[in-house]
Amino acid sequence: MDLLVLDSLPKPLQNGATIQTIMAEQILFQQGDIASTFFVVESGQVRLVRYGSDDESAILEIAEPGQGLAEISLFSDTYPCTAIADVNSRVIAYPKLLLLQAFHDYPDLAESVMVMLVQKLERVMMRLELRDIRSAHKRLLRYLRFLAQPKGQNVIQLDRPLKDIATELGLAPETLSRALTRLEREGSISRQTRQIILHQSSAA
Amino acid sequence: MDLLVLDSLPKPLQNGATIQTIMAEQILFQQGDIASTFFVVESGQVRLVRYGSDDESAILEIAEPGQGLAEISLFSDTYPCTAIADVNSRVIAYPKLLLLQAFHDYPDLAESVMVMLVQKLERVMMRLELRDIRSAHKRLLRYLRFLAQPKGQNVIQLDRPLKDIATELGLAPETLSRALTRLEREGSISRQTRQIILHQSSAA
DNA sequence: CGCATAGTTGACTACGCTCAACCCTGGTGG
DNA sequence: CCACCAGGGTTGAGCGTAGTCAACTATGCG
Repeated sequence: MDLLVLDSLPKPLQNGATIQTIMAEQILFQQGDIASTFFVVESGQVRLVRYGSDDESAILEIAEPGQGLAEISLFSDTYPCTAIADVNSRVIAYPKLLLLQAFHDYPDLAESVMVMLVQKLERVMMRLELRDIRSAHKRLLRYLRFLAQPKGQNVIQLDRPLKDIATELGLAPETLSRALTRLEREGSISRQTRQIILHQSSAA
Repeated sequence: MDLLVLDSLPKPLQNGATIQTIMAEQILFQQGDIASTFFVVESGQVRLVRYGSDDESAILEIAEPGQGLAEISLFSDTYPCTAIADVNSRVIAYPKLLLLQAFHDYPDLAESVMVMLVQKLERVMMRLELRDIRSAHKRLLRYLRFLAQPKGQNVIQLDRPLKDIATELGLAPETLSRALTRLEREGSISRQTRQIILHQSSAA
């Protein structure tokens, strides 16, 4: 992406920003901590978890390379959630105050961050829109269309386990599996192993 | 809010920005239109609708005063959805290019917009988090806690019909009603007409 | 050659949706 | 002032569909 690449940063920020490596299951920051640093995933995968009052917990997001972590913390005193590495990962750490200051001096940087925010917003709204679709197979179909859209292609390569996709869609893995077979049976898609071909849209 | 108040805008933007009044059910912009203007709701209520390929439609959001409309359009060529007024409303219209330009010259403005984006992101992520809670009464309870949080109070005044809240929660009105009575029966809340008192948290 | 994990299939359960009737409030007009 | 009406809200009955638990298969890795 065009975002926050270390080399292209203004000097003062470059000096302040550091790269941290974190091991799988290691905690990067914890819900309630003072938010003095803003992180962007450089490689690996970090999950954000929120712990509720009564022992409940919710996975807010799985952040992949290029994604920021808890952007709310940019304008909030404390982190609203806990960040835990899923696998060994690397993150870029920006001192928050330095970053906010840099927005004033380097408008392009501010714009980069705005683009990042808007993209994340778009992604989250997509997920929210999907959740409004109750039936599993229709939800899945819409999701596949979303995936196909940017590429303009109707062949989709799934890079991650179906299990993960299921949780992103808010479905049980079994349900996702059945939804896939159903779409296949109805002729909306074909698939082999991890590749899905999207047929022309016809009402499900 | 501290956002984009007309009077406090830098001069060039003030000259370019205008206020538009729109009647109920009037369309402000349409999905696919060239996105040359960015709108912020000044008064009233505007809903954003996305139309899918097969006659399906989804309400993405109900924007209230202070909220921006389809911020994705800031960095996108076309609007990804249609904006329709729910009631007679007023919106502030910013020429997009002028606004983007102003970000470079007026860092505080850029920061205001970033705050707006982050707030919207927060709100959308809250809704998304809620959707991960399957059982209606637990979802409702979490929602009420969210509402109570900022005020620090545990008395909640519902300003809009339960029907609307139901759709925001992704529930049928009947289900919400039942969930309310259930929480009341279990002692988690008390309520009279449109006022809800949140009792101390105990696992549901 | 197993072992662990992902994926699939089956049977059962549970919970939210739908449809329908009913209550209750507020507003309007006779 | 009361009768009527409309809308939101509540309650009931039945259905559908996704979740859950379980067994089984397939795949990849040591």
